[in-house]
Amino acid sequence: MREYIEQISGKLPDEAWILYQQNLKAMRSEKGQLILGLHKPCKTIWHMTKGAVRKLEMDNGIEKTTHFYVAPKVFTVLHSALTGEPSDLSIISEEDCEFLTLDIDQLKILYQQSIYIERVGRRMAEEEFIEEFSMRRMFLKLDALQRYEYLEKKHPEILRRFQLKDVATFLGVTPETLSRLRKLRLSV
Amino acid sequence: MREYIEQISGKLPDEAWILYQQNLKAMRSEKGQLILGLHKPCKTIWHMTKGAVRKLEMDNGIEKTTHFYVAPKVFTVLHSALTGEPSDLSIISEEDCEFLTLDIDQLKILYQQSIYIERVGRRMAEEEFIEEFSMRRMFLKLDALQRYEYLEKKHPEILRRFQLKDVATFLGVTPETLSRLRKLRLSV
DNA sequence: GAATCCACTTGACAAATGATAAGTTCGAAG
DNA sequence: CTTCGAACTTATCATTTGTCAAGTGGATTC
Repeated sequence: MREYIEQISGKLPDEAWILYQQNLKAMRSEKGQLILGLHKPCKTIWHMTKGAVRKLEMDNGIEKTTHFYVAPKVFTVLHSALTGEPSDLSIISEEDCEFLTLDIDQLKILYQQSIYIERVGRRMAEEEFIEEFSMRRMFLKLDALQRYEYLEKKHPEILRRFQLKDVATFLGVTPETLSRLRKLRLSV
Repeated sequence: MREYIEQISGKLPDEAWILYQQNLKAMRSEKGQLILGLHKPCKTIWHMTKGAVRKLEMDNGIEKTTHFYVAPKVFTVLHSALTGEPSDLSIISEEDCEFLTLDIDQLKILYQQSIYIERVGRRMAEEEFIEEFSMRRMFLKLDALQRYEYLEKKHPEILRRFQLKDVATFLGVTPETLSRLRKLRLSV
């Protein structure tokens, strides 16, 4: 996990890493298990060392997938974690997973104790922002088929590890439409 | 500008603000002027104190608006600023504007000198991430009419200060479609 | 191994959006 | 004042995508 974080933030002094690591707790989840339930405030940063999870929202009774995460990956529900408000997103294990968890309030203390940890937070937020923007650009520039092909090319592991119905809502189309697009692509 | 930044980052010690402020340079632009040209590396953080700008990308010869910014606002092209690569986005003045500019390389030095400035960077990145995600969710949940109504409700100033053709591409539809949606909405 | 469930696919039709072309309005330039 | 150009609108038709309904296949359970 240190290696993964340093890849984003740059090299950390041992002291900073030790301080950070002291506050991590091990946790597991089984496939199908809810990591964060709807309407619960998100108080945790998950450092996923094994497995895969999916973030989703409900829209008139229909699940819409907003994110796929595959280990190693650090994630949270930021707008809930920062404000303490109930999360409008849920997180579910799509495989058996292993995590190191970090409490949000603890992280805020760590930010005050180490400029290096503050930097980790900045660099992660920057990278997440860039990724979010890149996904929004998909919707501005590409039609449904092109979005699927883009996903297939850039994140082929998502197609291997998650269900197509969830890939469909992630791409902003119905599962029926995705099915038709895939057929169309094969015949060309 | 200090007040605007502190609203995001929390209160700054005077020393941190003075350090930051010393590196800002005043700049103006006229309506229609290009602030950042396509394919130029983005080396600047703009602190817009007056005016309004638009960020856009080209897609097969068609302009697609990705962001509207209205003063007071701090913005850059982050993926270019971080890597030094040419920007695939341009920025244009939609009104006469006034800025305080900050050089990216200088900012990186400031990050090392003050945990408070590092914190400003983190908090801004976090807020931008949340805003980006909120915009992507529009595309996952709402059809074109609902996206327009959402924009009208949440950011009415955008409809007042920018052109409808640019609002259209920002919403992911053609100007003709936006025109039809607006008519439809009036008749209801 | 039979029954069941759920993901995935397919088909037919409806609705939303795009593409093209033409008309209108308004402000800027001469 | 007149002309011009660009933004915006409107109309028509083509294409894409959604909706609803039914069918297929594979995995799980009893």
